[in-house]
Amino acid sequence: MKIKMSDVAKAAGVSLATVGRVLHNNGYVSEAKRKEIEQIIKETGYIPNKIAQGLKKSRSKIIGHLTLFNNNMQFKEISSAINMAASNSGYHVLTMTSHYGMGDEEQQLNDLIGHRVDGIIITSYHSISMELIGRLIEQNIPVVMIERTYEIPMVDRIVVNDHAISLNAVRHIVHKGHRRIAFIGAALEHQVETDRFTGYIDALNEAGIVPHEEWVNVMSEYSVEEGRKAIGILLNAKQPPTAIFMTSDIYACGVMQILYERGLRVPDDLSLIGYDNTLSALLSPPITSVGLPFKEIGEHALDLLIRRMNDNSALSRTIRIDPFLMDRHTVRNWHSE
Amino acid sequence: MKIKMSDVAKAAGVSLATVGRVLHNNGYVSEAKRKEIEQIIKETGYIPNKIAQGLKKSRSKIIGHLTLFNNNMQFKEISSAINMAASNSGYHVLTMTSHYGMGDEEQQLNDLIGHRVDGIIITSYHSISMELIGRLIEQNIPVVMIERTYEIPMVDRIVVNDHAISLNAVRHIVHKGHRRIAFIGAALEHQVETDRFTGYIDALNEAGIVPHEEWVNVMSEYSVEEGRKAIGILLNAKQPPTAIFMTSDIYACGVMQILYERGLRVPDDLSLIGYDNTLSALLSPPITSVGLPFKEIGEHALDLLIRRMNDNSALSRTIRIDPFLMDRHTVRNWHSE
DNA sequence: TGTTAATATGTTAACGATAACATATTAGAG
DNA sequence: CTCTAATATGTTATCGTTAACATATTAACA
Repeated sequence: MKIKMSDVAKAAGVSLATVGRVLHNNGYVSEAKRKEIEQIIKETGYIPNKIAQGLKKSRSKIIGHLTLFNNNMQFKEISSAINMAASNSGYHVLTMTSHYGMGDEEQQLNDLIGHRVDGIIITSYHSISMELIGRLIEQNIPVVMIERTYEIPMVDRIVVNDHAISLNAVRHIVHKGHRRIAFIGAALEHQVETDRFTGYIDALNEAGIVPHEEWVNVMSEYSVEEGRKAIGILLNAKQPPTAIFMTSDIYACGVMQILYERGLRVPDDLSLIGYDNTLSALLSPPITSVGLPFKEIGEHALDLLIRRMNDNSALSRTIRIDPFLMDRHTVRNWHSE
Repeated sequence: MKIKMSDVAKAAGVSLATVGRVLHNNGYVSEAKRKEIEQIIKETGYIPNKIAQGLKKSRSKIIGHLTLFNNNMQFKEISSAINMAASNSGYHVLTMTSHYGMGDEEQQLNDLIGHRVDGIIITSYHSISMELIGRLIEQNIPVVMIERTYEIPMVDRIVVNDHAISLNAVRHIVHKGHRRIAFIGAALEHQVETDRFTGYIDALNEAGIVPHEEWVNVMSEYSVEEGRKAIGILLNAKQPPTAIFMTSDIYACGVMQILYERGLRVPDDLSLIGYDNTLSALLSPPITSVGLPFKEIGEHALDLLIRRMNDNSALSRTIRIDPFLMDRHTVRNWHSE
């Protein structure tokens, strides 16, 4: 039912090799036969079987992407950027979404190995053991990690400068005169979160502000609900903050709901900065948020992967990505009383 | 570098067939050898090569999903539901995202055929020609279409009852006493949109309301910007509406921004119902929206696909999905003056 | 103690494409 | 008009796994 090379060869009265030469545009083929074979390929709609090619050439033209399931849109954006970049390079992506703390990553990596993916991109994984990564390296599978700060031999990485932009974002708040600045983040034991948090802390220190414990809210997950919970706590604090820096736009959604319910306005009553710049543009008002160049991240990830496929050197490359502050003026000037 | 069956066989001092019997748990194998082989498989971390299996068995264990790139979160949710369902059935998904009107679907389907996917799920496609679908059928590739209302032989489908729920949603508005009810939708020539629109029209007719042309806004795409544009037009109408029914939550985001800017409240000054129930819960206030059972849709799609793999009958099955109204009380009672 | 049935294991031809290695045929140089 | 090189085409082993088809050994029953 499905046309194969031998069908084309038979129809053209030539051997497999000649069809192959036409297909790959190499070797000698007479103009007449080339034309005829091309014609037959078109008529029959022959499409090369990538599975057979994969077996012969040990290249599946599929890459794996291991990512995290949660409400932080950042992960979905990165995923779609990778898909985009891959298809521009003739690859396709098998995306595996694992759930934090469920330990399903091992099975998913095994599935990817089973499918003999040509490489694996791992977004934001803390909980993948070195042993697991080691297994990939042993099998000569190129690995690129996104948002992994420490170096692993033979593993390339894309490091997002979360610390620097967080520092700048909070500095931005400080420069507007705020002194009571809160933080809302997630309790992932992950570099993404720790860098954002230390950026916040460093900006406060720099300004001679002693970080107040009741301003720091580390929530159990990314969700609107947790955002609501956090702002509830903050508004009831002895010293309520005048500005909040959040590590995900999803928190901002919850925060703004409570503000809305209480009739408080942004930034008049409270200044806000979100993170990932995905939902922030949808809110009323749209809020200032840290933007990540997703497209660039996806392209670099793919580029690193392909480079490593061709040259599996011991040194590991690092691409540093600088986020930007998408200013939507939701940090007001604050004149300290 | 990568362990294969023959390595396991050699290590165990047996033939390929015996290893195969252990792997597939069939045929006779002595208890001692079985134990030994299992041990070796574990030690060496042997993972069967799905590419070779695929070639031999003509089953790749990969399914394709063709979907649409836009801001309507509905498509992303369906996509992730399909991924979920697939992985529960031992399949993996190659997702192809095409851009409306770009005509890239043909290439993407060809890519999926090239990878010899075991089936294809097509979400929300108007612009795929019957000829293209026919090519898939000819090649014996099971196809399931989501949100395709007309029947195609050998193609199963999942039909979301957009018309009925839209009718109900607008009835809900009518029952609250509203007479001036606006519509915001997208100009996709697609069933999803036409059903939602006719549901709106039918509810108005039913209530003896003559649909006012200036209440109907058909926008060029799903976006916040188009939502803002639409509400701008509606607020300036001679007869501004008292309620709006929108075919996507993304429009609600834009609408609410303008309301916020003008100091108008929901539902006090304007009643709203969104669609897809993705962003509606994030807004301030969270708004009533038509909810789709994404998980169910994904599971049914996969179920249909797998059934057709096993029994390629001529009749095409149809699963009807009923959306629900997620009431968040953003339609107020309206007492006509 | 044969004879059959059950148990245990091995051999090999596919699956579809590729590419290394033939083998022709023709053309141009000397 | 040879002879080599360029041109044109064909044959076949291989990738890793499967499963149909051997073949061997043991057990059980008459």
